Amino acid sequence: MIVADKKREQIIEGAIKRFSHFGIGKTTMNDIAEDLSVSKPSLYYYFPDKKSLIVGVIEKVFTDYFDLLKKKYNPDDTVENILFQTIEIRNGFFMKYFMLRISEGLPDIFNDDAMKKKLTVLKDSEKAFYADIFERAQDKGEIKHENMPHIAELYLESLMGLTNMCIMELGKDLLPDKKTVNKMTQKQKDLSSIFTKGLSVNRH
Amino acid sequence: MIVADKKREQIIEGAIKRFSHFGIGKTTMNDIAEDLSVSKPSLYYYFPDKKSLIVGVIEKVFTDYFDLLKKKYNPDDTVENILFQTIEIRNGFFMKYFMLRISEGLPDIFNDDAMKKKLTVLKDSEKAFYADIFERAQDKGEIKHENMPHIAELYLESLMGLTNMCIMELGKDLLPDKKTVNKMTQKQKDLSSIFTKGLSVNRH
DNA sequence: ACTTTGACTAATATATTAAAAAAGTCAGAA
DNA sequence: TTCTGACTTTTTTAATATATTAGTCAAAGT
Repeated sequence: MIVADKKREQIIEGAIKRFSHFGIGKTTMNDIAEDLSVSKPSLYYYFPDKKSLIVGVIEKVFTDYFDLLKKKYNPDDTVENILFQTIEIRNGFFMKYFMLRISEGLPDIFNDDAMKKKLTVLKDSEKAFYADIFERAQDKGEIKHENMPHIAELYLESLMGLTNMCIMELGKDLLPDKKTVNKMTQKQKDLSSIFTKGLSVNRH
Repeated sequence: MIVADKKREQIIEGAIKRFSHFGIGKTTMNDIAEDLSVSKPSLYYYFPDKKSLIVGVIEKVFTDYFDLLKKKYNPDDTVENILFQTIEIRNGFFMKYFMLRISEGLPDIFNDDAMKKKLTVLKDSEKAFYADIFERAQDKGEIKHENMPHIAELYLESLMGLTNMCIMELGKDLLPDKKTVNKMTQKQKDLSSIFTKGLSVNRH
């Protein structure tokens, strides 16, 4: 069992390497098998189909992302600094795994039930993480709002919206360079500063 | 001269009707000519090519948009209310002319120089409008920031980002329904409230 | 001169099919 | 239980024919 899980992990890691370099669409199951020096049916022994492997990859990347978020998370810091830190990590993963964008992968991958379900779960996890940040800040008396989960969702969607704006400015199928991401990061930080101040408790 | 301009306007309005109902890609020059009961070469007498006509259409829609913005703009109102009003108008046009999305039109329309130039000009106009709102609010002492044009741009991009997020949730080639737009509008208003509060001058 | 048109050509998109590549399977070996 | 060579099925890609649409032009109407 534990050996089988290890092999599964190895396959996922091999797939991540290919996916994040060439994209999902340009990676075949044969490519992955050859990289790992195993046969294709071996892959299919661990994953019933390519979609399942993709789901596994997405899951793994998000897990790494959340792990790093939690590791770097210092509740004693100010909300603003926590958000800054979080943005840096988020955009780090954004750049590193940009090629993973599922929209560029298999055509109807969004219609896949397992994928939709997984993405919903992961998105909700991220929302929950942000809600937690905001709620702790409220407990500390830094900010105040009746509906923090709602506000966390709004904040996260605004961040993601800014990310999309930056991708769109980049012409199609062009990788985001460091300069573009830095500009984007700055915008997200600026928004975060205004956002936290907008929720802040005025002392008087 | 003035007659020729009138004809030009008629063609543009005819094109808008077709474009906003069927989309740019599904509308042929013949369709437009037939609607207006003129021949195709007549169209080409007023517009050198389809792209020019599209540019004319985009220009006209934006002009209408800006006219309405300015008409409804009441400088004596609070920033927050001005932004609310502006969001309503913006999203009204967004819905009405959703089919006009150029990304769904001719394939390489973004590579067209005249189009890029026109879009840049129009985007800058909108930015300037928002910058004006924020700067007047600063003059009135409602809000404060060293670089208002920068903040206006950030605000506008955040709004547009939220719009994109809502489009993306809608599956491809699906029109945004009233409910979806209302939800989006609410998010934009929520953000606007927090945003203005984040820029507000604390009295003490 | 300014505007319009029918009849045309050139470019582009769509539909069709054939070939290639990739996904996925299976009987059996390690 | 895990793995593989050889296989079938499905999906992409490439090539080509067909149909639509963009765009032109010489000539006619105003």
